[in-house]
Amino acid sequence: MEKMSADTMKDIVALCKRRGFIFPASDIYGGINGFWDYGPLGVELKNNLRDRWWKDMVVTPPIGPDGAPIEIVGVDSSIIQNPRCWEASGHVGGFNDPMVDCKESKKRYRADHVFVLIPKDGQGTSFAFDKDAEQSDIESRLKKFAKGKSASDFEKEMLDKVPAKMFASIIGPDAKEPGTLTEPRQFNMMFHTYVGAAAGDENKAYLRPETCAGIFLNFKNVVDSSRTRVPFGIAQIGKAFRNEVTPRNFIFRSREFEQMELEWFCEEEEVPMWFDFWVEQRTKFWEAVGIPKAELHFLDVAKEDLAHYSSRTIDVEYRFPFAAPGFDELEGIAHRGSFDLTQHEQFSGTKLEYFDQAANKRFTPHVIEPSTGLTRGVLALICQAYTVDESRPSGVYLNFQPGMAPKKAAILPLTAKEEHVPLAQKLYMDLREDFAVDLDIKQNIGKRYARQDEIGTPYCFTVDNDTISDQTVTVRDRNTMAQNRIHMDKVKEFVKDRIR
RNA sequence: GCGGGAAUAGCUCAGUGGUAGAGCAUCAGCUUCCCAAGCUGAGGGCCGCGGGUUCGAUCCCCGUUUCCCGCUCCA
Repeated sequence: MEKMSADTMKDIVALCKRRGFIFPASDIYGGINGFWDYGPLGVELKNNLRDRWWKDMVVTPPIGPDGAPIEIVGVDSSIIQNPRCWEASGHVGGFNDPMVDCKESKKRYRADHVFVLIPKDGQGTSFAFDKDAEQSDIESRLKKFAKGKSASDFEKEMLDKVPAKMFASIIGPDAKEPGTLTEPRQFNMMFHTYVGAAAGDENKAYLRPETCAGIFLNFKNVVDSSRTRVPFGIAQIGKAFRNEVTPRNFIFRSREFEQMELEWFCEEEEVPMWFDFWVEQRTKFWEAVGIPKAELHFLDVAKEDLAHYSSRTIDVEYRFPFAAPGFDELEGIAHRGSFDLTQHEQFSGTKLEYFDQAANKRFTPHVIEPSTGLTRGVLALICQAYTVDESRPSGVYLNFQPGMAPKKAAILPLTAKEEHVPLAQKLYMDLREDFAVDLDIKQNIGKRYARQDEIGTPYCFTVDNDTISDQTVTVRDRNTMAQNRIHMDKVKEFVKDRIR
C-alpha cells in the first residue's frame, strides 16, 4: 500500500464525493463551513460502524474480568436539555474563553492567559506579557521601553479584567507599538438556540456539545427502571455540535458530528482495573473493524493537559493521512471520577448516589468513559481502506473489512444475455434479504469489477454459462482479484462467514 | 480569527478579454465466458457568488463564500 500523505487526503475527498460517500453540506449553495452530508454509500458505512459499536456495547457486551458478560444498557437522549445542565457540566462557564488578537504580531491570545503591567501613576503605556513569561524577560522589556520606570511602578492585572478603553495604551506581548490588541471576543464552543417562539435570554438553550451529559442526566432513571447494578454502563450514540474555531481536515473536525459514548459506572477502588479493561476492549474493537494496531497510538495524556474533571485519560490516536507520520485523536478513554454525577446532583438538587443493597452502602460511582467519534471512525475506516494499486483498472480500491463495507457483495451476470440475468436476479433477491448487495447487469465485466473495487465491495458473484448447468458461480475477491467457484446455495453462508 | 494558495462538467484538470475543452465518471447501443475502464454515440457547465473596469469578463480589479496549507484554537 502506498504511503499516506497529506496529498492522499485530496484523493480521498474526491473519491468520497465521486462515489457518493460524503458530500459538502449545502453543496449547491456553496457549502457551509464545518458541515458534511453522507451520501448513499457513506450512510451505509456509517451505519455499519455505528451498529457494530452498539452490538459490541449493548447487545453483546464484552466478558468481564470475572468471566461473566458485563452489563450495558442504552439510551437516546435529547440534543437540547435544560440549559442548567451545561452550567453543571462546566461548558457554559468553562469554555467561554475571551480571545484577543494582535494586529501587529498576528498572534492570538487567551485574555485570561495574558497579564498587563499598568503604570500606577496612570501615565504612559502598559505592557502585556504571556502568563508564563520569564521574570528576566519582563525586566529587560521594561528597561528597554518603560522610560525609566521599574516593575515596582506597575500594577499587575489579567488582560480579561482590563477595561476595553485602556487597550489603546497597551503594548501586546509580541508587539512594539501600543494599541494593536483587539477587544476580547467570547468564543463559546456551544451552539445556542431559543426554545419557544420568543427569542430572549430567559429561553436560551444549547445544542449539546457532547452526548455524555444525556447519560448522566438519566443515570437515576436508568438505575430506577432497569435493574442494573454497579458496575454497569450506559451507552449512547448521537449527534453533537461544537462551534469549532477552525473546522479542518475533511470530516475530522466538523461542527456537527456524531459520537458513540459509553459511561461505565463503577466503585472508585475498581477504577484502575476497569480502565485497563476498557483500553483493551476498545483496541480490540478498532482492530475488528479493520484498523490495525500498528496504525494506532495510545497517548497517556499528560497531567497538565487533562480536562478539569479527569485524573487520567488515554487518547486512542490513528495515523490519519493529514497527521502522518503522526497521529490524531480517534477516541478518548477518560477517568471522569465522580465529577459529573456530583455536579448534576448539586445543580439539580436530585440525589444521584447509588445504593448497594448487598453491601448496604451508599456511594457516588466513579466513571470511565470510552468516547469516540463515529464520524471520525468513518474517516479512519476510509483512510485505512484507501489503497492505491496501479496494476488494476480502477487504480485504487477500498480495502474495507467486509463487515464494514457499504455493499457486502455484487451479483453480476457475466453478460446481459437472457440466460445469465434471471439467475443473477434470483441470487440477488435471495441475498438482499440478509445483506446490502448490488445487482449490476450493464456493461462489460471488467468495468463492473472496477466499480465495485472503488466502493470497496469485498466479493463479486458472477453468473456464467456453467451456472446454468451446475448452479455454481464465481467468487471474485476484491483484494486478490482471485476467483473460485462455489454453489449458489452456499453464497449466503460464504458472505455471512466473512462479515464478522 | 490571521497569512498564503485555489475555485472551469460528477471527479481530476487544460484554456482564451469576443458567452468553453480533455481524460475519467454517468447514460444508451455494440462487443465480450471474467478485469477488454474495448468500440460508437449521448447527456451534462450562464467557468463559486456579488459588484466594478470594458462595446464585451471565465480571464483584469474589489468584496464575499467555500476548500486546501501554515498559525491560532481544539473544555
